[in-house]
Amino acid sequence: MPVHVLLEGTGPQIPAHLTRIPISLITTSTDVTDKIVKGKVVHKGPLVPLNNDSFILKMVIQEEDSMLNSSSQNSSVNVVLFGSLAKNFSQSANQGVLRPVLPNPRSPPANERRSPVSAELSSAKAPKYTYAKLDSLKAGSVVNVYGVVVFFKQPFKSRGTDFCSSLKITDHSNEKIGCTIFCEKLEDHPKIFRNGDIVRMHRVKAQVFNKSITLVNTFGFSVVTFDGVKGAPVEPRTSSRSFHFDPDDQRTVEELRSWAASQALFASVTSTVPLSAVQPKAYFDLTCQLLAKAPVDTTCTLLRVWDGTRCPHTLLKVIVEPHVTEGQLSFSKERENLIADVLVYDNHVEVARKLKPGVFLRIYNLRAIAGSSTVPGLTRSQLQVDHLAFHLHGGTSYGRGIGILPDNSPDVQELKRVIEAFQENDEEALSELNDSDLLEVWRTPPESLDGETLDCSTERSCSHDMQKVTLSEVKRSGLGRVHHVRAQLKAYEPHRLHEALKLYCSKCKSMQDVPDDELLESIFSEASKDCGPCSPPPWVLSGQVSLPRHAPGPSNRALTVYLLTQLMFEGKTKDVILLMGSTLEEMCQLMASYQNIIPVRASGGHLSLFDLSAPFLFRGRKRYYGSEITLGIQPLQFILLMKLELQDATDTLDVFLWRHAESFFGVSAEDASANQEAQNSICQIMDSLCPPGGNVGQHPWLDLCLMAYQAEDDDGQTKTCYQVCHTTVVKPSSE
DNA sequence: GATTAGGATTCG
Repeated sequence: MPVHVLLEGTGPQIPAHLTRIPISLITTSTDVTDKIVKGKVVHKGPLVPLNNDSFILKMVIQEEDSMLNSSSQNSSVNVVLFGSLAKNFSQSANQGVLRPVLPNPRSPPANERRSPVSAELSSAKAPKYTYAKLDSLKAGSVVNVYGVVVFFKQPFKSRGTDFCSSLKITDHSNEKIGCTIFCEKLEDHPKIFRNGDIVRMHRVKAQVFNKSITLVNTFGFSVVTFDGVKGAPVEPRTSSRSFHFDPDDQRTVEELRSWAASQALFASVTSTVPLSAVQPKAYFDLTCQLLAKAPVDTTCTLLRVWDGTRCPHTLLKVIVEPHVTEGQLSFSKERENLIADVLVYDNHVEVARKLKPGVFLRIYNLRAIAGSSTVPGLTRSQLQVDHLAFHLHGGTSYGRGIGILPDNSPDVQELKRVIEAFQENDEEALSELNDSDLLEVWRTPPESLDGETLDCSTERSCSHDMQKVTLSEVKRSGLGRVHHVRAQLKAYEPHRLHEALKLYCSKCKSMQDVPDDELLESIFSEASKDCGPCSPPPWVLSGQVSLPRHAPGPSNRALTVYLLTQLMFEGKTKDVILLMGSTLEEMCQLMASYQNIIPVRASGGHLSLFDLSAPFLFRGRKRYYGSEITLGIQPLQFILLMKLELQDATDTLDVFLWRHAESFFGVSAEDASANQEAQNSICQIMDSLCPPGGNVGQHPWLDLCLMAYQAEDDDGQTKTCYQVCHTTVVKPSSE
């Protein structure tokens, strides 16, 4: 291949099929087939002879256009030349010479692989776009424009056939021009995420409306959007497969950024606020992740979202039917405290319908409203006065709407960091558990499960950037805490869900089994012997209740109860009772009439709690266990714990699922302890991931994130254990 | 080569 030195305006023609791309857009994944770059040789290395009579030479070329400004962009690229090309280059080129770099002749033909972004032909003959200043628009003309966004609405459905985007832009002329974009496809609309973003529009028509010029898209319309932050990478946001971008564009974007930064363009618009800084009554934009959603009625949908920060105000919680919820049904208490229930109305319901849990959103012009709102659906307590509710009212005023943020946006990257930090901290609470407990024998033989068939798989939700490895590589790698694997589930233990449920004490880091009803019955029976006369403390009043008529049992006997004096005065006689001398069954019957029941017995003439091997509190179907600490009871937490045997082509590996079990199944352990629907959900998932009696080779493949850690077994031997983390079961969509 | 909308909160 000959080397030609180009002098400006002369020299050999660049072949027409070659396209120039800016150096800043080159990444290791860029398809450089038929692409050229143009730049000055800023470094020319020596011609280095290789031992096979060949040569090698390194140089650095820099795009001249970008040398004019102080951009932080990569405008230079290292180039290694081989063989005669290196030799010819060494002889004919000098440092400081502008030259084209021709593509690698061994690259595959252009039609074999297409990069998602390829630039339009940008040789000397290509049409050069000209951009109209916003103060020079003439009615009826079709122009190309650049502008800084000072107002925008997310695309909304028009009454016609298209979605409509409404925006206002400005430029150095300070003229503010409204733009209306009609496109049938959402992806063709400008990808604007915040005021200050920079748009470049081709083929928009200037028209007069209300004595002002507005711009409307016309045939051949295209738009590219850039982040407006000074110094940020100039990355075009567009769904166009082909678009023009040259160093002039780069410069225009950077000039507009600098100019906008010096202007007070958007002093009055709503700004992005984290949940931790939300003020009641305020309108704000919320950048968040969608965790779950559920329709409330035809005009309202609940979006359960979080941004990893804690709102200082108590958040209103909306109850919806579990079977209409999409996404995780319940969360750990710590996570629940960070979740905002957002009610979206009217036109936003349709947009919300298309959102998938896990997606990152910006909700524009959200309203925080304090007070005992009468929200649709039931609230979790009758007393949610001053709890903060979030409403996205109907309409599109003030840009009200929901926008999906792409995973690579800087805002999402930041959000992921905050969320991961929370999850790591959440793990800390459980991390000091005595690991020998985990290694205890799993006694239960497998049993077959009935249930609907689902086709589940799993996906990672972590943001670790790493290659997948095989199970044998995981076993061999002594170092490194996190591994990504793809494997099948060969077996798991225990098969009985109630054996996977454990009680965990965050104070003493111990784990224990959940007592079964047989054990509880014997505890109640034993305690009922201690129900003789006792002198109750002054804060309770004693009384008697009869069991419901239809109740089976020896007779309709009356049971001794104690009511809290304070609650009596407040008329809340059904909120909580202390119950003495009942059987477990009788107590369960009384649950129909009382929200909370605390079983008590008479011990030495005094009212006392049961032994803490029984629940200290019954609430509906939920039972609360505790352990004794110096000044009272430390509540125990339900956790889920399973051992999974993974298999791939190279090996098998035992891993635990517990710290991330709740997000894995999309069910909280507490719900799994009491809620049949939650229990069914877990059983169906396990049945799908590891069908009983099936051939392991036909089990679904699972993408998993594994964390390795050291644990001591009973003999004090250190061994490496693995846990599934940051992994979620994917169920087939019900749509 | 038609039509849509044409910024401008607040029912829930």
